[in-house]
Amino acid sequence: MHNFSIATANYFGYSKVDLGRGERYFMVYGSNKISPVSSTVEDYLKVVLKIEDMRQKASTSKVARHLDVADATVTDMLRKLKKSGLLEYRPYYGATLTRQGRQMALRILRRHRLLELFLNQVLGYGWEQVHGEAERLEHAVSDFFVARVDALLNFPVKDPHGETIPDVQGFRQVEDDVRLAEADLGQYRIRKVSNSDPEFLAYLDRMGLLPTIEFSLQEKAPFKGPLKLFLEPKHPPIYLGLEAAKSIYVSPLKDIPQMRGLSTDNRRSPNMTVSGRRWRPHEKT
Amino acid sequence: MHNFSIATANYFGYSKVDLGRGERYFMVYGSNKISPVSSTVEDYLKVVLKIEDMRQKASTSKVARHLDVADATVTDMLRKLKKSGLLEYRPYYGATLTRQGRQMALRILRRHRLLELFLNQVLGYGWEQVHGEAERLEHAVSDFFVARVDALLNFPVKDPHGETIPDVQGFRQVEDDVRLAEADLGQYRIRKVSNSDPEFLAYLDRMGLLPTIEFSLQEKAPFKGPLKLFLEPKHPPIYLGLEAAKSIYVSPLKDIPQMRGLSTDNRRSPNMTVSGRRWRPHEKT
DNA sequence: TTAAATATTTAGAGTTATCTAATTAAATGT
DNA sequence: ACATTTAATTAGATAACTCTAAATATTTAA
Repeated sequence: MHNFSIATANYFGYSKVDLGRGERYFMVYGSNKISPVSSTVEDYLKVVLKIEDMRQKASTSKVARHLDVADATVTDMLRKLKKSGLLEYRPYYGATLTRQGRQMALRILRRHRLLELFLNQVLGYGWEQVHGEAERLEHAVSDFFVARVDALLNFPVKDPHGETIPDVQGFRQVEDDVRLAEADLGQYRIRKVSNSDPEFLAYLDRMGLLPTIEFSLQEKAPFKGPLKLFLEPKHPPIYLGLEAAKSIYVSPLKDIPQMRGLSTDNRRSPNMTVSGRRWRPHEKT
Repeated sequence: MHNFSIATANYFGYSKVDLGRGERYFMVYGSNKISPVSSTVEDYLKVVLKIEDMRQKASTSKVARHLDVADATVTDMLRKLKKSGLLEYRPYYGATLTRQGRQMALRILRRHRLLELFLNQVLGYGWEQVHGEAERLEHAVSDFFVARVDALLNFPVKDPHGETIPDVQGFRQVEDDVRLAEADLGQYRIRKVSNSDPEFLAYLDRMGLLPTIEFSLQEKAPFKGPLKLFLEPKHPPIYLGLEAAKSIYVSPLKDIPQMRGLSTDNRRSPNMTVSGRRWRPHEKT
């Protein structure tokens, strides 16, 4: 039915960095430094990566919409980034990340996700709260900080939304995209939720729909109707709108060999599952 | 000999905020927001506070030196900050913080010191490493983050250098300034080290001269010569240059009643003393 | 108390990132 | 295949923060 593969890919094609400017970057910036580019540039690169990950064309207007800036602003910036060698750009035809651009984008993505997990696990943030804070911290934190957080969290592979954390080299686990909205009836585990709207995430949290949770999809109402899910065998079902189900990615439970725990473990600490609570201090939020 | 007093002061004179712009600030910005002013402005306010704390006049050039910018830049900025009501400023006569300006400066100071302690205690930073990182994070972190860190650290009162952490209202413990350089012979405890140069701090660390450490000052060589200190009764002495001794603030051991542990405890967790190690992950730095 | 030294401000510019409005290119539908 | 719609770019500005060099005010010392 669905074809599952676990692969490793790095998006810039090299694990050694040997590319003009890129090299300078890795030479000059020690682990206690931050970034050779402005946080604005980092945001642009991140957005282009995100769009490319969705297998879409990074057009001026799409980038503008993601960043909530005017199209004209993006045109300028794309031209500038092209000049810096961070992306290819042909007027009217959109942009593509170069190896260096992708490398930088992945560095930010790694920071972002590691920080999200850190906020969730160490500071007790709810999974709907982590995005906004990480969005600012990812630009401010040093490589040293990131390395420390990585170690403190025991070198995790997934963030609180179930998204893969790229490694220091920019490699990341590639998993098949199976949206709940398009899944056949059957048993599934929630693998990730790709939506950073706090309201939406809080809603899913109330429903108990979090990464690693298993459920059974019993019915799909016709005409874009809701899905009927069972989380617990004898409990009442949950009805979920199709729109919501588009943000939820799942993996089937039965059909698939266990893959040595890759989907449930967050690397070395199985009890520190996504959204698990590690937060101590006894005070209300 | 030296007159010791522990007092509580708040620098803006009010604990309730009711001042034009200031109010807007507290109304508009929730705990998950950051600052109503740019990080540049925050830096200027912080420097003026620092200079005022040293009981000096915040002149254009002094501010410029602290921030490593041109004098002309400071002139502009001071005029701007005056217009925003954050400080008083008379051309050629320097600046003074207003209540609102001081409030904002204290907010940053609190963040800075809380973050330093956090980096030291939770992420295992050395006390010479914390300053630089905190310098960036203090502008990026939300009030919510700060509150969480505060709770995680059990509402501490001192940072890793022994500096007092202002509370949320901007109040802070005021302690007498007794520099080791000017102290008479006798028994002392190191209370704080006011110097953010990593090299210098690393040097003190190697010598074992950290806040809360007790020692005996046995000799002061004439003509600005070194001080002779004993950390442990029967161990070899340590010789410390006068310059270094100017950055070290101490409190005498015998003459003073114990003050209910204020100098050794860091609020509620006596075992979490300054520079104590809480860092777990077993990997080299 | 006036000249020299020092500190501060003014003038004129540059950089980065953003905007709106106007123009031009590309895509689309009949 | 052309006219219309949609997308992207150019033009012209603005705001925040910074600089150097020149002018001016203040302080200090003879």
